[in-house]
Amino acid sequence: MSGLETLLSGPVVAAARGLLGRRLVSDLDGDRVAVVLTEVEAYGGGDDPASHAYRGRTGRNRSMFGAPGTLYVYRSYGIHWCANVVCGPVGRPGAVLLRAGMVVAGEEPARRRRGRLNHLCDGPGKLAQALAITGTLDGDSVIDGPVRIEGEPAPGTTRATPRVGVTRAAERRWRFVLRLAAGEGADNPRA
DNA sequence: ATAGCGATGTTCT
DNA sequence: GAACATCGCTATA
Repeated sequence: MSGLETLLSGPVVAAARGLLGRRLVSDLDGDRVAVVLTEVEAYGGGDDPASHAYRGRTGRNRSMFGAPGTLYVYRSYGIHWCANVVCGPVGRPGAVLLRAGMVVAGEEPARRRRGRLNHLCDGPGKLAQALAITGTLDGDSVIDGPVRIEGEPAPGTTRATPRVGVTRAAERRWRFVLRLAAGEGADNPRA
């Protein structure tokens, strides 16, 4: 088992921190777009009132109950797609929402998909759109699927804050933002 | 820079 | 019928 798989099999909060700074690579529709993850949020299972899995399995959240490394893609506010990586021991639901990143490859196709030149990945819906992640990828693996996590984390400092747009369990500081040690990060004002 | 608002699928009350 | 792990447009400063 690889280091990444070990990380994703661990507790979801630790997995979230460990995913920061890693490359998320999308090979879809003949284009490659890659980002370094700069903002993530952890969501648990029956112990986390803010989680989609809090009340058990539904049609939407079923992939949250799958193996670590599974993509959980859901529609947000009926409009946008949001991408998560399932984390935690098998059989225990949990996932890390990929909220923002810095584009490090494929800026051209990312801009085309977003229909603008900046703000390509500074939000979960924007990140999914830039990487062409939609509901058809729900249930795929980030270990060997068309959307993958690759390499080791880029160095930086992490800070923890409350999760965004969450009212229940609002005291949990399960959002993690990375300030890269080097590089611009011009497209990620939140970092 | 910040505030208000409309769009709308899935889940919950 | 209402809430929600959001975004981009418009208006105002």
